[in-house]
Formats: sequence, C-alpha cells, structure tokens
Amino acid sequence: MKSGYTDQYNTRNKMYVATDCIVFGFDEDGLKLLLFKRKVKPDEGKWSLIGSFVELEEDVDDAARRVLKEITGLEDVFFEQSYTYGKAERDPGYRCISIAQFALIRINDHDRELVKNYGASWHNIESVPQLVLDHDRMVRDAFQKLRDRARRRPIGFELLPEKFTIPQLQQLYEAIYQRKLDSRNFRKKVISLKVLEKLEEKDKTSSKRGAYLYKFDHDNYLKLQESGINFEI
Amino acid sequence: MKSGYTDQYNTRNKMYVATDCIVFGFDEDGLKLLLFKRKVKPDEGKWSLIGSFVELEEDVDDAARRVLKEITGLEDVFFEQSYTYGKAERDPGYRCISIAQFALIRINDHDRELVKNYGASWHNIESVPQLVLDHDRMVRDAFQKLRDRARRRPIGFELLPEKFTIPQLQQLYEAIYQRKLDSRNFRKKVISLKVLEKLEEKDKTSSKRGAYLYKFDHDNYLKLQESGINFEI
DNA sequence: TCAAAAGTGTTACAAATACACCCATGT
DNA sequence: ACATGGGTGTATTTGTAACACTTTTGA
Repeated sequence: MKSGYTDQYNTRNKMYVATDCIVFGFDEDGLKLLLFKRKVKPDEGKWSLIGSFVELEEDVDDAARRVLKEITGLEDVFFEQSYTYGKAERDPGYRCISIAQFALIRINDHDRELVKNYGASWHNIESVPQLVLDHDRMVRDAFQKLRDRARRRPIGFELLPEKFTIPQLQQLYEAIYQRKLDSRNFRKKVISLKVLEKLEEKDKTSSKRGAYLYKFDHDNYLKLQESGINFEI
Repeated sequence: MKSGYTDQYNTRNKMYVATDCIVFGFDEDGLKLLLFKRKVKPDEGKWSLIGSFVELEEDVDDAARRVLKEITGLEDVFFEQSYTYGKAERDPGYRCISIAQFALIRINDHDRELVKNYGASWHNIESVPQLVLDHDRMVRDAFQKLRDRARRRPIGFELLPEKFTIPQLQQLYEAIYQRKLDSRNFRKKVISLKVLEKLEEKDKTSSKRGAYLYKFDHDNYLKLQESGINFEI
C-alpha cells in the first residue's frame, strides 16, 4: 500500500466497474470516432475513450446512456455491448473492469458545443491517435464488431440522416469495410433488401445531376435487424 | 438497509463482479449443459449456473478458469465471453455484475466424481430446468452465441474426442442448430474445409458396417478459426 | 462542351440445396 | 435375408463477382 494511504483511499483495494464508449459517428466526410483529451492526472493530455464508473445503483447500460447524453447531448442513442475487459492489471490506478460499448450516431445530430467543452473531438477512423490504457484494443475490437455486425444486420439507420442517397449509404459501408465497393452490385443488393423507400426529391449537394433521396422503411428495417442478413459485398 | 446490518455487511453497498459459466458438453447422447444445485440460501435447492465472484487481484478470465477447474477438474478449457449482465437489480442479494462466459468441453474428459460432489449435473440442452436469477437468459444468449459461432468458425475440436466419425460431427451440429441436416451435403461441406484427416480405423459402436474415424488437422483447424468460414448448412 | 457523379444490365462462376440409391455387416 | 446406419453423385437454383457505358447538369 502506498504510504500515507489508508485502506479507505487505496483505489486498488476495491472493485470498480466502468463503462467505456466507442462512439462511431458518420457525416459527409466519413466514419469517425469520438475521443476526448484527459484533463486530469494520470495521463493528462492523452487521448482516451469517453467513459465513466458505473454507479452503485445504476444499470451498466444506463451508465453508457448517461455518458453519451453528457457529452453529445443525445438521448436514445443506439449502442451495443462490445466486450468486457477484466484483466487485474489493465488499469494501474484502479482495480477496474470495463464494459466496452459501441455507439452509433449521426454526427450532425449531436451538440457541438457540448463536445467541445468536454475536450472531446472527432477523429477520422483512419487516423486514430494512440490512446490510454487498453483503449487502443477496445477500438480495434469494437471496429471489428461493427464490421461483423454490418455484415449480418443493416446499420445505416443509426448513422445516416433520415433522408440519404444510395451513394451516401455506399460511402458508409466503404468506410466500415475499409474498401471500395462496386456501385452496381451495391445498389442491386441494397434494393433487393426492400428496406429502402425511394423519394421524389434529389440531393444535389454532391453532384450536378443530383441523386435520389431514400429513407428507410422502418418496419422492414426492424424485421431485417431481427432476422439477419448476409451483407457480404 | 436491513436492520442489524452495518455498512460493512451490507452487500448492496459495494460493487461485486462475478463470472458465470455456461458449460456446454457433448457426448454420445448429445449436447448438454452443466448446472449445479445451490446448497445455500437464498434459492437453496434451485438450479444455477456455476460461477464465482472475481477476486480483487484476479483476471476475469482466470476466475472462469478457476471455477471450471474446481468443478470439472479440467484445465485448458476452451471458453469465450458471452455477455455482461449489469442491471442494478439483477441479483437481489448483491450489487453484482456478471460476466457470462461459455465453455465447451468433452463430457467424457471431465471428472465425474468432482462434478457429483459439487452437486452439479449434466442436463440435455432440450430440457434445461428453470434457473435462478437471470441465468435462464444467460443460457439462451450463450446458446445463440454458440450457434452464431458455429456458423462462422469450426467448433468440433473442443467438443469431440480426438477421433470421431463424420456422423458424430453431424450429430453435434444438429444439436447446436437444433435441426436435421442432410448427410450428403454435410459430408461434402466438412470435407471441403480440409480440416479432417481420415484414419484407417473404423468405429463400430453405432453401426454394423462401422464408420471411418477422423481427426482434426490442428494447423488447418486453427487457420480456419482465425480466418472464419461460412458454415451455413 | 466538359467535368463529375448518378444510374443501369449481362455474363460467368461459385456455392447452397434438393434429392435416392447402394454398401457393408452383425444378427 | 434383412435391418441398420454409412457412404456416394448429380442437377437446379441462388447468389456473388466482374465488368463499361450512358445520363444529367452546373460551371
């Protein structure tokens, strides 16, 4: 025990439970990760995932919701458990296990001010800085899980705006799979899933010709979520 | 707080971390689950998964290994995290989150005496009794995960004896998927994976003609584990 | 008129599915 | 000789992968 500390203050003398959120966001320039710059010792100034200890009377899921609300201003965020990190030595400061959860949000929906005030910022998924503790591994694992999930269930709904174009949806999948997809095969595949509803309007922000806007058919989307698909493309 | 208790004895005044093991076993009569009959209050006499609190200085994985060793006598058991259950009210006795892990073992390898002494026993996967707390859900979730896993990675290695027949392997998959498979297609598929090594010997315990024994090609099996497959059959 | 992104069809190949009979052997 | 489970092959369908040109329109 460190000298001067009594048991009461020894943070390794008790079990802590934390949750860390791997927040994936998508906007017009791609897939990003929300990180924050630690303001306190140890590791002050280093990048970290956003997270929190789970309170005694709080569900683990609620802790994730609380953190997401606090930092992005958003409620009803889609998130899913990724993995629980339980090595005794994973955090030198506390005996702390962490339940990692990944969240999917539309970057344009969140509260930019709030994020800024928390010292948080968005980082392109291709250029994530080194993170504290085992957070690098958490990001790798969660990204892998996101990829697996995208292959088996549709996921655009949580990341795209209400109305979106097929090229935008394709960009999302390209960012997740980290490779180029064939636009003809992609279009064929997503249309065959029968979850897209074509609108009359066009989006002209990224081409002169404009691309038709679509929205998800919520019912069919949910059915697909439950039944699963094989989105190997 | 219950009267007569001080803070020190109030088990809801501190965070506990437990691990519960969903132990799947396979033998000549099918896929089974290892359960144990609680010997202490509360819920004395009710069926439960095997589990333990995670010690302060112990990795979560090691806690699972410890429990499995204690109850089955086996070391080097294959196990994988399933899900972490973190509702504040999931256990009325303790504020306790539980990391569920599923394990796969060959029933004929384990220590029958030890299991018996612990009040544990094997239950056919089709007829699992009602369990304490949220253990029913843990079993459902883990079985679902096992099914998903079997579809993407080979799993026979952990559950079958060193030498086994193709009909036995098929029985395993039928027990996991809970449906009959076509023997011609099954055989075609597993042979195409190139992880089976055909032996000269035959097993005559279940037919007069006898079925050829096979063993897994360990290297190719591991490669398949890593690269993944689509075992949709 | 040209640059830039949107949209469209066909063919080849691979994999999954459905399906029925003969084989070997112990009793 | 017959009952029992083991073993084999083919045709069909389905899905994936590869591939190139025309359309629209603002600048």
